Amino acid sequence: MLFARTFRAMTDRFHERLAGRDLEPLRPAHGYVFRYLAAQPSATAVDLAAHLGVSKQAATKTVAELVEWGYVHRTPHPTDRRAHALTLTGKGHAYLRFADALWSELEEEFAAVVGAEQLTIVREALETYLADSKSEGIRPVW
Amino acid sequence: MLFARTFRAMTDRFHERLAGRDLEPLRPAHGYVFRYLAAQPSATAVDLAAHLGVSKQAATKTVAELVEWGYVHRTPHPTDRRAHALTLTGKGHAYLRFADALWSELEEEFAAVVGAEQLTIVREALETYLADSKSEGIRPVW
DNA sequence: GCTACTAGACAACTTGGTTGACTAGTTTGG
DNA sequence: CCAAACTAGTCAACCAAGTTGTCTAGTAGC
Repeated sequence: MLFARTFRAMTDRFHERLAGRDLEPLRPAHGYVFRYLAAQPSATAVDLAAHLGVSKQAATKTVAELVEWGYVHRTPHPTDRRAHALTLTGKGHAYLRFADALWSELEEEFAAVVGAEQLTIVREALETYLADSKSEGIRPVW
Repeated sequence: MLFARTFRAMTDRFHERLAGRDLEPLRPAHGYVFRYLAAQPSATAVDLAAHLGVSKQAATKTVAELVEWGYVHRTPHPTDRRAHALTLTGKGHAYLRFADALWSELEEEFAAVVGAEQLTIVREALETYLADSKSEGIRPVW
């Protein structure tokens, strides 16, 4: 499948460049966690699980890793004493900025190879298709 | 990532429809095995492993499953007595035809949503990009 | 305020891979 | 022509990333 291979090719490039600079073995799944936590102020592990389309246990495990590495901080939840509010640390935000820069670099390379107008059409087409699809979860479950 | 989500959305649809009709729990990875075996007459497990970008043990395991289900047949290799030549059975070919029909159905739906000319542009753009990328393996390794 | 629900922790298990060691057959260079 | 190096496939131990199931403590709806 063309989309699978393209996804693979892009993430391969991404991690190739990431490997040079960063320390912890951040995996693609982590990227979605960062983005979600940046967007949702006091998200909990259960919220995250729903967003990622995995069990709450799996989400908790991933969060624990990111906390250990210093990307994420767990604070008492403002209104629910069972829960923890998850937020990005400074390191977490820094990583996100770096990743964004890297993705736009890759996108520029894509544009350089296939043409800028084509990239625009590709993006619009995929967004249209996805809007029509309402697929669960984010990760390409294999 | 747009490509990951599109891939996910399409394979979700694919398996939704597959689930209705078929018996064995064929996973997306199997599709690539079928396609490879159909194209490469007396492929071995090691050939397949290289094609898929996994270890030979993993490839062997997958093949064993498909043999058990009657999709693949192992015959003595014509020139190398250590190896087995892998070929699709009638059932294997039948599945492949069915899967092809299903994919073109999905492609038509894609075209119906985003437009036929857009689909053509998307396909060409991704092929151009991939030709420029020489990424290892096929599966979106997560 | 009792009842039903929910966030998160802990544990056992499953899946789809991995690496390592080995056997039997193949290829190559002197 | 044969010994050394290599390769296909098997077996076994292990690992990573998920799963389900059960439990406790806290929350929310009448």
